[in-house]
Amino acid sequence: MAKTAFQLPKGTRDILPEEQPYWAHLNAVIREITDVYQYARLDVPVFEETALFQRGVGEATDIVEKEMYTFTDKGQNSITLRPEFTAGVIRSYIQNGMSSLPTPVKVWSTGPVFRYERPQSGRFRQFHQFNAEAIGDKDPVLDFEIMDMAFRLYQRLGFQKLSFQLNSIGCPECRPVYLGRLVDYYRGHTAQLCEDCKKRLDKNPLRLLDCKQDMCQPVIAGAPPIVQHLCDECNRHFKALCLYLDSLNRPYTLNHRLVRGLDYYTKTVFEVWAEGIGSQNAVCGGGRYDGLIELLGGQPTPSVGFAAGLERIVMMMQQQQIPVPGLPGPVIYFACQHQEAQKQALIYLSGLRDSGIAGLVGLGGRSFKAQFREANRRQARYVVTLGDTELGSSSVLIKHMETGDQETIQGDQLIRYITEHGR
RNA sequence: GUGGGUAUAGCUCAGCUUGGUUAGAGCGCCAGGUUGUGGCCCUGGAGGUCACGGGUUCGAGUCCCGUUACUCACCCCA
Repeated sequence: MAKTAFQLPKGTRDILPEEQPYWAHLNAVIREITDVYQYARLDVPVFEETALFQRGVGEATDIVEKEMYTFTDKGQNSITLRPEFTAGVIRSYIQNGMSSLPTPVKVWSTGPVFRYERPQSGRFRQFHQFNAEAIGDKDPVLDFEIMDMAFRLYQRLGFQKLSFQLNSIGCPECRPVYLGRLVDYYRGHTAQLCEDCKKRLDKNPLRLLDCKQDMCQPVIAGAPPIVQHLCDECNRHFKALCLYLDSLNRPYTLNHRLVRGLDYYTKTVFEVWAEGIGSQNAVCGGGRYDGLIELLGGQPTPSVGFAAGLERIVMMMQQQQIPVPGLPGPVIYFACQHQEAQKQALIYLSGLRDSGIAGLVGLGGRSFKAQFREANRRQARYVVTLGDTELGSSSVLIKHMETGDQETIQGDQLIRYITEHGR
């Protein structure tokens, strides 16, 4: 029989104990932020019927065209692992009649999402997102709030070198008019375009603007900015959002090339870019999607939201050396001479654990020296030595590892001793 | 899907150019350095089909070919 060591699937990763403090801190900050902004947690399934994502994310997107984990289950249903949160959240909003809740409905989610891509630095096939949506109103105050929540998240984590990129891509009223002008402009420059852009011209002209090929840059530079072609409503909306951002001194960069990859966006789109975590620098993306809920079978309902990539945030935390609370070591470690001592240690430990005090017992066959070494490496605050001497007098010899002081006390005074001398 | 890079101990890597007896280091792990005690230091031990499969050669971790995996990047995104 061949010895095959199992390897984790491509694009997945283990989050090892040593990395967990970053995640614990990040999740604590997320909870704090969502609480402050009054967003309620909503958990949706990791998989949904395939058609939800096909329609909700958009047939023409890379996600739907080539990145979905889709399979047929035993009931012959086409199932897809969620490639993002929004479609599932909106499905839940409609299915659970949340339109009858006070408007707007503000919910957040977190968990793994899945995209079949070639992994690289900062990109995985299974990764985690923090997602928030404000559903039910078109007020630009909500656009601001969503961006502000992202801003505060990163600020609270202590990040430097972030930039907020902002654009408006209009609505079904004004975007077609703009796209007409954009296409007209591009028709005059087809000779200077890359192959992809020649296709985009017919298929998805908005994407012409975020092409990164060198040869296309001069053409993009001369293209008409969409923000100058917004309808009155979109223009007022965008101006109001900028006003709020300016008033609160939230830094942002207007980027008329930012168009985003998902089909459902209207008006506001934004991303947050980081430095120093590889070439995949988007740590957060979001915007408004006023047409999505109707598209998925609900009443016409405006909505705005964002998603942040947690792996990329953790990478930034490590790269920028953001301090995070570590895992606490045991308060007490019992170094035992023999099995009889171990038995007594288990009795003491049970009482300590009842009081919420963390402790460990040294395992058999090891010398006191070895047990002290382990206690030290595990950063135990106290070590109790249990041998014949202590067992004979119902006492314990307790040592404070930091100072090196040790004294003998009665066993039934352990909890009191620890309480008085600190954990 | 398309490119580049890398594969030797649990981890980080030497060794390859100039093939040659039992394949190394640091860290980590385990155990010791007499009488029941950590951190520093010293000693010892466990742990490797040198990614896999072919080829050249008297002889391959080392040279050649192929495969696979990992990784970075492109497209696109978190």
